Amino acid sequence: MSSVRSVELLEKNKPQQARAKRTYEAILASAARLLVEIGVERISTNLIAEGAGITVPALYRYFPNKYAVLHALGAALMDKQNSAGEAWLAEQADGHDPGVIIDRLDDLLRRTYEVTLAQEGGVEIIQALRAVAPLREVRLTSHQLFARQLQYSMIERFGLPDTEALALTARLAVDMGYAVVEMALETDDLPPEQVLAEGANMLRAYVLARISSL
Amino acid sequence: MSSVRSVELLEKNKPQQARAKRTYEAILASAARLLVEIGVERISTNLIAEGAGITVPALYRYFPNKYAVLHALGAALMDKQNSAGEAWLAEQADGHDPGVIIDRLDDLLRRTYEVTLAQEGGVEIIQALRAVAPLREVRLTSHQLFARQLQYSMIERFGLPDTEALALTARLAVDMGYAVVEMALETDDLPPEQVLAEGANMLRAYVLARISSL
DNA sequence: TGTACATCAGTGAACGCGCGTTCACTGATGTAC
DNA sequence: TGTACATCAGTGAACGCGCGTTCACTGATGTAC
Repeated sequence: MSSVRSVELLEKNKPQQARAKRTYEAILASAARLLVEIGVERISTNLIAEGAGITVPALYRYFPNKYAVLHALGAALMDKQNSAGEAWLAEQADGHDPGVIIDRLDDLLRRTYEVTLAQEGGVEIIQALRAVAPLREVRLTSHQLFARQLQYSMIERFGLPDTEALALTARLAVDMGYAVVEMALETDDLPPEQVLAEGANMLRAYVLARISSL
Repeated sequence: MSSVRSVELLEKNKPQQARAKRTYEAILASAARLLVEIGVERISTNLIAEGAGITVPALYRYFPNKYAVLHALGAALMDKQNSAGEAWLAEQADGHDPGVIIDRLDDLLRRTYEVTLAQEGGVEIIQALRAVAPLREVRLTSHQLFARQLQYSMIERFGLPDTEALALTARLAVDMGYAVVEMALETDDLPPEQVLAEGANMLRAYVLARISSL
C-alpha cells in the first residue's frame, strides 16, 4: 500500500520581499489553474513557471519540485477546510441542545463546500492529494485532526465516554462528511445543495443512532 | 468543471490469437503494477510496455495511448465491483424481511472491498479514475448504474413509491458505500473490517430513517 | 499430411519535443553610514 | 538625503533524458487445398 517513494516536499527559500511573495502566490495560482486545465498527470514545473509569468529557475528558488508545489497547495486547502470546521464547532459551543447541533450538520457541510469551491481547482487539488502517493499524508493527517476535535466536542457536549468506538464514529463521520462534499463538487447530474442536504440527513441519522447506543 | 480534453479512449485492434490475449493482459497487469509503484502522474506507455515484456509499438497495436490503458483497467474494475453488487442484490431477492436485507449491508461493503483488494493496484485505479479528467465518466456512469438498480430493488422490496427523493437516496447510499470501501482501503491507522462494519452501521441508520419517512 | 499463402502479432530504429535541473549571471530591494 | 554595499529575486542558456508516436520490417499463427 504505502510504497516508499521519498520525494522532498519541503519548501526551500521562503519569500521575503513583497515581489517574492507575489511570485510565490503566482506559482500556486498557476499550479491550481493547470490542475484544472491539463490535470495532475501532465502538470510540470515548466508549465507552472510559464503560467506564473516567471522562468523555471525562479520557481526552483522556492520549491524543489512539482510535488512540493502541490503539497503547499493541498496543505493550504486542508487548512481552510479545517478552519471552517473549527469555526463551526466553536459556534455550536454556544448552543445547549445536542439535537440542534446535529441539525446544523448541513451548515457544516455547506461551509466546507463553499471553502473548496472558492479555491480555484479545489476538487482537483483534493483528488491530487488522493492520487499522488507522496501527498496522501496531507489529507489523512488533516482528517485525523478534525476527527479528534469533533470527538472531544462530542464528549464534552453530549457527555459521552471517551472510547475507541466514539473515535471510530467521529473518524467515519468526518471522512463521510468530506465524501459528501466531494460528491457535491464532482457530480454534474445532481444539484450540489441537494447532495449536501441529503448527506447531512445521512450523517444526522448516523450520529443520532450512535449517540443513543453509546 | 468538465474541461473538454478529448482523448481517444477506445481500444484499437482487439487481440484475436492466444498470444495476443496474453500480451493484452500483460499490458493491463503492467499498468496496474506501475500505478502502485510510480503513480498515475509518472506512468508512461514506455514503462508499461517494458513492464509487460513487449516493445512500445506492440502496445500501440491495442491502445492509442496510456489513457486508453487506464480506461480499460478502470472499466474492468468497475464491472467487477458492480457484478459483486448485483450478485448481492439478487441474493436479497430470496429473503423476505426488509430489516434483514438492511442488516446485510456490511456483507455488500465487504464484498466490494474484497473485489477491489483482489485487483492489483485497485485503490490506485479508483483514484486515477477520479483524478484524470477523461476517465471520470467511467466511475460516474458505473455508480449511476448501480444506484438505479438499488433504487428499483428498494421500490420492489419495500413497496416504496418511485420518486426523485428515493433516487437521490439510492445515489447517495451507493456513493457513500463506495466511499466507505475506499476509506477502508486507504486508511492505514484503522482496521479495514472496523471501517466496513461502522460504515454499514451508518448506511443502515440512514436507510432506515429514509424508509420510515418516505 | 504437407505446403503455400493470408493474416495476425510484435520488432528495431528513428524522430522531434518537453521534461527536470543546474550554472554563472544580471537586476531589484533594503540598509548602514 | 545620498551613496555604497549586502542580500534577495529572477534570468538566459545549456544539459542529458525519457516521452509519445510512426515507419518499414520480420516472425508467428491459422487455413485452404
